Amino acid sequence: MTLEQQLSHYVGAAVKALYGIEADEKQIQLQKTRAEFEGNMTVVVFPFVKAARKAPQMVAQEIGEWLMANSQQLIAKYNAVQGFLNLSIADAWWIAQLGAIHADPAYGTWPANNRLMMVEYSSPNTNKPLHLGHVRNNLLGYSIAKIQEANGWKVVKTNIVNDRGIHICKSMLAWLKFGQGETPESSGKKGDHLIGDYYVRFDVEYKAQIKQLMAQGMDEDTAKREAPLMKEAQAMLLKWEQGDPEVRALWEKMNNWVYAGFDETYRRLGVAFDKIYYESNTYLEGKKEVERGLQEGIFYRRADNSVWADLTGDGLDEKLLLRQDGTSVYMTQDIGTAKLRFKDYPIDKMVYVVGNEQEYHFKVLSLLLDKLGFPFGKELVHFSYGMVELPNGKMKSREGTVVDADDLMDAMVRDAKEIARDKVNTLPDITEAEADEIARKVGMGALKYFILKVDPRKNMLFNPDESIDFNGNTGPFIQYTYARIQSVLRKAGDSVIGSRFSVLGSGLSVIGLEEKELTLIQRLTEYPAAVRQAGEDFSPAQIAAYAYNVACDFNSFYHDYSILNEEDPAKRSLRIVLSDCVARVIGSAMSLLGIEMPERM
RNA sequence: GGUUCGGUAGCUCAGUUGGAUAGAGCAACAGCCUUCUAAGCUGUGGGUCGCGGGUUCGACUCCCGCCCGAAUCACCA
Repeated sequence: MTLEQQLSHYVGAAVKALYGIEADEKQIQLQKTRAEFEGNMTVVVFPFVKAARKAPQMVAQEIGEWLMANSQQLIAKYNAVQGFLNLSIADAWWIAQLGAIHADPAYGTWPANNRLMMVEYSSPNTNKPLHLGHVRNNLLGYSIAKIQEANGWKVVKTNIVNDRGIHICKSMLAWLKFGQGETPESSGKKGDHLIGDYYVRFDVEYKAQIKQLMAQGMDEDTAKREAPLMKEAQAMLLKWEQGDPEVRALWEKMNNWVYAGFDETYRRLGVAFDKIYYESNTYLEGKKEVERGLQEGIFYRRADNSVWADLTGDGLDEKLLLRQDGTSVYMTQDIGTAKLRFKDYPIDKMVYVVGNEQEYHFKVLSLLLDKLGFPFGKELVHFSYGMVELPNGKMKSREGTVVDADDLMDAMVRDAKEIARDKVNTLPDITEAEADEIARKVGMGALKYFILKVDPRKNMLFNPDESIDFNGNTGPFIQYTYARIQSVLRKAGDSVIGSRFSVLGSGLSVIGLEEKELTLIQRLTEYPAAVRQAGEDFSPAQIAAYAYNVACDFNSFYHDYSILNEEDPAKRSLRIVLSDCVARVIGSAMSLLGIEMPERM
């Protein structure tokens, strides 16, 4: 039973005994005591003052007295300030909690709920490399998967690769025309960057053609349509759909270059997938579903042969599902992908990690799946996150105002190495390889924490001119706290094992806790609830905030008290155990964010 | 114009279902390493919580109106 549940029970009994109130859960308001007051937990007594017909201060006093007499020593002290009853929980209770935490190797994770959640994230186009926007998506998706696993879900991480369409043809065409057979090997470029360069090249050449046509007196819209490059790209797309062997072979070759590049970026980001879907495989399935819907009268065909869904009854518009020429659109593909997924897995909950610019799309998708008879349709979750903005606005691939994912990671690790130079070199027996590994973990930790600490729903700002911090509320600050603890534990050696029994097995009540020890233990007891709340809210930011608070509490404790040099062996042991638990909770929380911990730094 | 989401310190961000004097970090300034890692700790200054009403013991939080910003309302994805 949690502390809140126990206290809630006692407070309920108190107001019943004192005032004859049958208090429900809403009325019994418990909160953590604010730092400026003495105590650990606070009861807000305002809800009872009316029925008690006494001043808030008096009510708080009376409940406090009653709890002292009837709480089986759980509550050691109390003080009443206006309508707030501050309770001090007995040291023995906290020490018992610490013992339980220390004994639980899976502390903070919840038991399996035997339900399966599929989390889709990343979802790249294969015509350009990943940028900072994708980085936010990948980090959020991966972290959410980890958080839901910690909440007892079986999670399947999935990726839908948009590997077909006109945008891919543009890169292919530009490469054919201007590439002169360039390959990742011949140029030394990563495959995704190589393809991205040709996507940009297409746009440059295309714009030049438009300009030329307009100079000849053509209006802009016509020029855009009639430019030879665009016509060629469309012809190529048609050939692709018809299965033309040459186009298909080129397509496969170039996509494989991109995949090799993506794999490297994913590996460096530390994200992974259990199952990858490709739109080239799912769009036909989507067309089949639309045809079925058409036959069953769920959708309708217009005179021009295009197929539509009428969602006006649901407060939305009419939505195109198949073009006049029978080709599919984004929505069609998503229907097909959903169908295949539910064929492949017994999914209880489907989560799409996709930017908030697509909220309308997922509203529509949810309705369409529901109309097509998929039971999961109505309950799909669009985990909608905000954009990453630069000081001068949104990132735009074609305008070159993007922060490239690979470049950014390089810069972060380089900065970490630079900052650590004087520091890490002083570590005993440090090797160049270990120093590099520390720089990698710290640089990536700074980047990941920087992104994940922000509420996912909000747009966030990234200023390329200001390097991401390594001090303060950052990933490295938390990693540093962890590394410090590991250093202490290494020096403590085997005494950790022995001490566990000497402190926690006997004489629980003889040790009085110092204030900052208690604060830390209380913080640790909040971890499971933090994991649960973060799961319910789909919020890695809450985990980040929790980990930061633990680290702050520990650093303050570490500064004020000695651990290994403490003379009282019981206290020394308790502090070692406490430090060990802090490190484990920090490590666990940060792993939910996909952030690795260095053993030294 | 309709819908959705935002607006909190100079900057970047927190702020559980309404609770005590609204918090961190960065930046600025002032201290703390003969003691377990100073990527740390302590302190100072910095606020009309966009504006105006309302609900009540109590509002950054809930309701209404307005202002500002973003996204979206495609035979793009």
